[in-house]
Amino acid sequence: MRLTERKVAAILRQHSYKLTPQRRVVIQAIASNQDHLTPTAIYERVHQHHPSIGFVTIYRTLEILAQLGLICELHAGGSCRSYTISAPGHHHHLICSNCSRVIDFTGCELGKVEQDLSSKTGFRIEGHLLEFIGLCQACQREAT
Amino acid sequence: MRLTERKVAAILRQHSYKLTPQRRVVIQAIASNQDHLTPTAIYERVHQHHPSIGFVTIYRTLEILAQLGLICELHAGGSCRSYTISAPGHHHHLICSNCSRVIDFTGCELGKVEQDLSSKTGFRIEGHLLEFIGLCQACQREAT
DNA sequence: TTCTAAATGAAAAATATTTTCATTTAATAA
DNA sequence: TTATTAAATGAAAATATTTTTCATTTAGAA
Repeated sequence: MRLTERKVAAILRQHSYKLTPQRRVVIQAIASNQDHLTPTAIYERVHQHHPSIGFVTIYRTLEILAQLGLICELHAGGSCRSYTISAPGHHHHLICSNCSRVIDFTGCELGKVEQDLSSKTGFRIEGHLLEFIGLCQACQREAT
Repeated sequence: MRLTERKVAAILRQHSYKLTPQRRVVIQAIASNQDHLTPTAIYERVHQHHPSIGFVTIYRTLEILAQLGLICELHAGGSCRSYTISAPGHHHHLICSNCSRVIDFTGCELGKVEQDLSSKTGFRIEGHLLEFIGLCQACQREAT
């Protein structure tokens, strides 16, 4: 279950960040769709209805949201810096390579792989990055 | 088993790319160590001994090597565009978050997860991105 | 050794990101 | 409500990254 705008706003406030109209708008842009968006794409969306908002504010807001885990940074979808709204708990993403739609999923089943890796290499493993990429149903049809 | 400089050079030639001294040097920079390197880091290394080599050549060479699957692009290690020498077959990477050392591994065991995902979402899955990040033994000791 | 398509380097252009700083404002406290 | 203040904003400049362009050079085939 993805985080709602309301929830993101509440968490921002809990961490004593101010809830400015600009931040609301950025959060809304990200939370109100299923896609992943680059900073530039977010800027463009937001700018249409709020022309006074600056690029710097986008970047600053993204940094805060990412740091609090309220948005996730994706890598497999072409751009290396592309964001989607987060969800509670450990989860990963399935991304449509055509339309950028993002589906969350849980249950990555990597515990055993991680243990094996750790014992074989001596690494203390801190985390992992997992994304699946593919074509969603709509885009499969479209591709004929 | 990682690709050797010799092997990378041979594959380049097989695809009728010219084996220029500049390309050799870039390949060597990447193949001769265990780390992942950004284009800038590669440029700096290469530039020390070959000051005439240009940034553009680095980028162009990286693009070719990546396209042929001779180098892998990593994401979890901080930079979003960082390369390490490839290995034959399906494999993934374990990265030290402190020293950038990269360990390859096989057996990601994601077939079942992929099938589940595919049947639940209707996606035609094209691939996945998997990286583990952690601290290697040397860096664990160093961190006391 | 010659030839030619491919590759190179330098410079400029385009794009992306961060820093700086004067001004504005959200949210607390009075 | 209003005053206060630390935090946030926007604009501009600085920096970093990546791509394009083009005249010159060169690897490798003939």
